[in-house]
Amino acid sequence: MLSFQERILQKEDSLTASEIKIIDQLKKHDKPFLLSMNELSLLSNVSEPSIIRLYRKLGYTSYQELKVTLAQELANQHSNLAGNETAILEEDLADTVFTKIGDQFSAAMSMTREKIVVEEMEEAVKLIAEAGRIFFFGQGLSGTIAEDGAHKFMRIGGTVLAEKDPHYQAIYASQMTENDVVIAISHSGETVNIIEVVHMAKSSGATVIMITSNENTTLAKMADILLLTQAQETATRSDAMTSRLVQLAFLDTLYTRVVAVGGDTIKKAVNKSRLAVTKMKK
Amino acid sequence: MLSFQERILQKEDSLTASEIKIIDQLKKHDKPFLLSMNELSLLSNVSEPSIIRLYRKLGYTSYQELKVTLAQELANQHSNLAGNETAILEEDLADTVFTKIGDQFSAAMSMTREKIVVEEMEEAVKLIAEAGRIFFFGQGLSGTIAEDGAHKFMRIGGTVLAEKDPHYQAIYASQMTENDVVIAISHSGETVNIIEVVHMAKSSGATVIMITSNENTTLAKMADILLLTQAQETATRSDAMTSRLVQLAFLDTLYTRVVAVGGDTIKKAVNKSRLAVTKMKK
DNA sequence: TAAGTTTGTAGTAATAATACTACATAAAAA
DNA sequence: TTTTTATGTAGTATTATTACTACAAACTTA
Repeated sequence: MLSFQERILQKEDSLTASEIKIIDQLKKHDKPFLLSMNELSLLSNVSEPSIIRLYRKLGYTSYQELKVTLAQELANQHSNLAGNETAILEEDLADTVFTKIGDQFSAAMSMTREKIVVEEMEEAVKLIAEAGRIFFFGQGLSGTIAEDGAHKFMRIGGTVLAEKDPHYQAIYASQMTENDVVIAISHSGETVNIIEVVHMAKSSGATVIMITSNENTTLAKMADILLLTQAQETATRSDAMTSRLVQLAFLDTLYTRVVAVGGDTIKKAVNKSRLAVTKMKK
Repeated sequence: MLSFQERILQKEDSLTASEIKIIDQLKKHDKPFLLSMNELSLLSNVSEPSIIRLYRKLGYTSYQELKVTLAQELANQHSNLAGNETAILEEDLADTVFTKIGDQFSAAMSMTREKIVVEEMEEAVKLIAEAGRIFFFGQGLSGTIAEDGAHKFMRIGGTVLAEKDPHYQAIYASQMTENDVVIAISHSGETVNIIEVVHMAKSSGATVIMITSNENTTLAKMADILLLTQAQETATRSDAMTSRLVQLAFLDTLYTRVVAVGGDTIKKAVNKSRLAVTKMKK
């Protein structure tokens, strides 16, 4: 079943002025499914027959059908709010900024979610669960994400390491084996040092899981498994911030899955770590 | 205007069997506003007059009014999804886990947002913008958040430092002045080392901005400014992961605001940093 | 059992919503 | 200018929806 938006795109070229008016109203209205044809015609300054002509053109057999479809889609769309409306302005106070950051993140999550290939992610999970050693590589802000990842995965008990220094990264990479997994993080996908290190790691036989925000980049292409974050650029706030949150969500997802599919060994290790941390806090 | 739920609670005691059936159907249905009286009566195995009797009892003057109210409320409810429905299950595959993590984060953001006192956050912004030095203190996972914060704030040009080691933290704390700001991060609010260090920092005259998830804790009470994250505990996934994302959003918010209110000096510094990073990537 | 309450049936009125048509007019393209 | 296209008006048929009523049946409770 085609969505309202898709149907419009399909007929985009043949849409007439009043049809566009109707569509605008439907999009603008926050509860379009409650509108009767009459109300809609008044709102859009258009005659009722024009509405009928439109929904027929779009392939609906009745006005009801259009409304039901719309209600359906609104329920889903609600989560991925439009990016433009959530642009952060200089005059926004902290609470507004905070809300908008949340909205932008939600939008980015939806966009990213759409591109996820489950099989690939589950393959990554399997690789990590069975890996000899796990290395997290990143630089700058991506370096802190790498550390965050390492922190989490340390709990499953294997050898887990985060390294931000390119020289050390290189040393590790040169000594890897087929059992090792590298989780490399680079927002741009073109971080020179990481490219080099990933290259070395692959030469050593290690598998590379790449987390990045840009698809057509050197690093994205080198990846054995690619986890791609999507985000909408906004004027005031670099999308890097949003992407970083999505990247963390990726790591959380991987971790959650590794624990879920992991055998008793992993589950016991996680419990032990939990106890250890609790003890420290006391 | 009373909500549907409130109206029901009000009349709870006088509701009859068939009225309860109707309410159940309305609640169960995901698009109740699309139901006609006839459809609803069939679904709930109840006569149409019973429906009329019900909406009158609840104080609506027409069936339409009930539907509009319901549509309104559903639209709102949708954003703050119930925590239970988004619980991550062991059998959920990666894409589902990812989506649920996003939902949990959104819910946590809404809950946190509700408790934000703008004035306090803006006060924090002012303190940071005018601070002599800024110290980010955290341990474990909170340590990586501290580093993340430092990374961002380094760009505004002042002296910014993240420290995860308690001993170094202590040394810094002992040498602080009234111009210094500590941003301390502790999920639990009871991290022993951080308590000590915050204590020392306060003795030295520094201002302490505390980011934590638990309100009635030692650290929350010691804070000059408290930024409290809210999250719903779920069975499978520790709320720590969600809180951490919210904490990052807090830091993003502070940073965005500091740049916004900051004078030319800060803006120039941010631009310089941006150039520096771009250069490195090439 | 008797009184009261709840609910359904059935019939109906009033209205609103949808769908359709034919024609007229306005605007745009040839 | 002519033709085509887009749109609106007006009138109307059809159906769906809402709203109401009175009465009967079923069920509860005293």
